[in-house]
Amino acid sequence: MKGFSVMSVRTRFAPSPTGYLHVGGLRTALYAYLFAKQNNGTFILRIEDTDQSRKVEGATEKLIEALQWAGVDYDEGPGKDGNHGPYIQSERLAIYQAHAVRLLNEGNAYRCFCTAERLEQSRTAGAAMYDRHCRNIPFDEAQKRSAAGEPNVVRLKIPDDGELKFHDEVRGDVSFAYSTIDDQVLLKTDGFPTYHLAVVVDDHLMEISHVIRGEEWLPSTPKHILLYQYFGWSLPKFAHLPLLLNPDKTKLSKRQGDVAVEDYRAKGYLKEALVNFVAFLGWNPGGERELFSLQELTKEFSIERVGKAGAVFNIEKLNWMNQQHMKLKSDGELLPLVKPLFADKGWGSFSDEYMIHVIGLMKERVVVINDFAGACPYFFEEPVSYDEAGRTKNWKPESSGHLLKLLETLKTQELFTAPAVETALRSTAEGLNIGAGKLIHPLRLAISGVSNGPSLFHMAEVLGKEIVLRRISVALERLS
RNA sequence: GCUCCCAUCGUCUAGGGGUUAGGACACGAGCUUUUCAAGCUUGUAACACGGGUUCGAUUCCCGUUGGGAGUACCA
Repeated sequence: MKGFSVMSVRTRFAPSPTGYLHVGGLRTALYAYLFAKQNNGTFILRIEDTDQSRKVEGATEKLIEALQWAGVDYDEGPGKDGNHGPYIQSERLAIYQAHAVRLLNEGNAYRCFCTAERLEQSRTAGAAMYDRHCRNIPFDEAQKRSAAGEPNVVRLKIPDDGELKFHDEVRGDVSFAYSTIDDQVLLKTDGFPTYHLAVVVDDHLMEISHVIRGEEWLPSTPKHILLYQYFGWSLPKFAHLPLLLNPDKTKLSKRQGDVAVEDYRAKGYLKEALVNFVAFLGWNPGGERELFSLQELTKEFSIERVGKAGAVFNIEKLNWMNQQHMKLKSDGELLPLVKPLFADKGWGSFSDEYMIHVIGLMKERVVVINDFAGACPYFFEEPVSYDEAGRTKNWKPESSGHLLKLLETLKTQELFTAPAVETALRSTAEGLNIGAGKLIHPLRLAISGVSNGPSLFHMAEVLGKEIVLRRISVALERLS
């Protein structure tokens, strides 16, 4: 056996490859990552693909990609060997089988020959647990039947009475009576292990020091601990995280909204925001600050401050947080994220500099990255129509005359910066003896086609003199 | 059903034997403003209930209720 270096922290994220990364999974992975990183430890990714019937093509790759997108990088795992591999359970079958045999030989497990039908029957008859029908088959007989090819599973022998107590890092002391624990299947007929065998064997072999996982695993933890005891292995620390919840308080699931981190990414959420948000579901550093980078979270995180109650995944707050993180980024940093969106709209030929200006004017007005594309087409295309409501409200009979006058003034304007346009407009308004608003609103409508948006004068500067003048003329024709 | 877990504003949460129970999102009002946002100020809003323990419980204990998870040859 390998020397167990008790001091070094090794955590893992052990998802089953279902095809996408669940946001709850992201949170679990994140906590395990943060905890490892802040302790100079190692964060491991292990793929739990022991259910052949649920195989999904390309799922592992998608999982890894989503994790890496979020910045939760693993130190050991598929493609990153750390001398504890392989990190994909379907490649470790022989290991589990050997351990199952050891359990069998030492009398801590037994072969069960019950058919699925029989099990089904006893269940419909009301049995909550396996009736231990095969538990007393003599070892030799069982071996013989198995060797003869009779299909069987290996089941864990749960002690007849007593209870199992353990300490959970977030929940404190928890105990279960053995009488309420099932003789869990450890090795299936197909030779694959169940989660319960695989997780214990791997966590031990991979020298995991802290098992950080969702609360749904709390009820099966006693089985795992029993396994550690049967094998004579020392226990890792357990930390069961509160669940992420739907608005109706049930376990967060598809069907009640987006659940895959890929979905949020595709919708234009920043990874910084998603990570920050998800980190605060079930944990917080205690102060009043809420905006943290991954690095800052690494510094602040602590298992002691993880809460016990489930947390509703609240999109409204995520939206706000996304906006905040967007404001934290420079316009140039946002460019690579926004540019493809603009390109999709057919605006790819505009310069980076131009796009950066647009981003600067728009970023406080959008919630997610994807909003950029729809929020301000007028920076890239001529307005084809004019917002009806804005038109009735702001385009009065006298507006044409006013705008015409403004057009004349702007034509003579050499410097077309925001302040220059503003002074030109205000002095025109003064000359006309009207309030600036009488010019501002029609001008906005004329050059953008809509009645809301960024600072009019900055918008004019970014669009440039030529386009502004042309749009005024066109609008004059169309709106008069 | 059984087992386990949980319980502060609608939501995320801070706090903790004596507090005006704090912050954030959302919502309302106001300010700012050329609009929309953003920002600022401000308002509404919570300790599930019942027993203890205590001089004093929202806080500690017990119970009730409520919610959740687990209960597969799935993870």
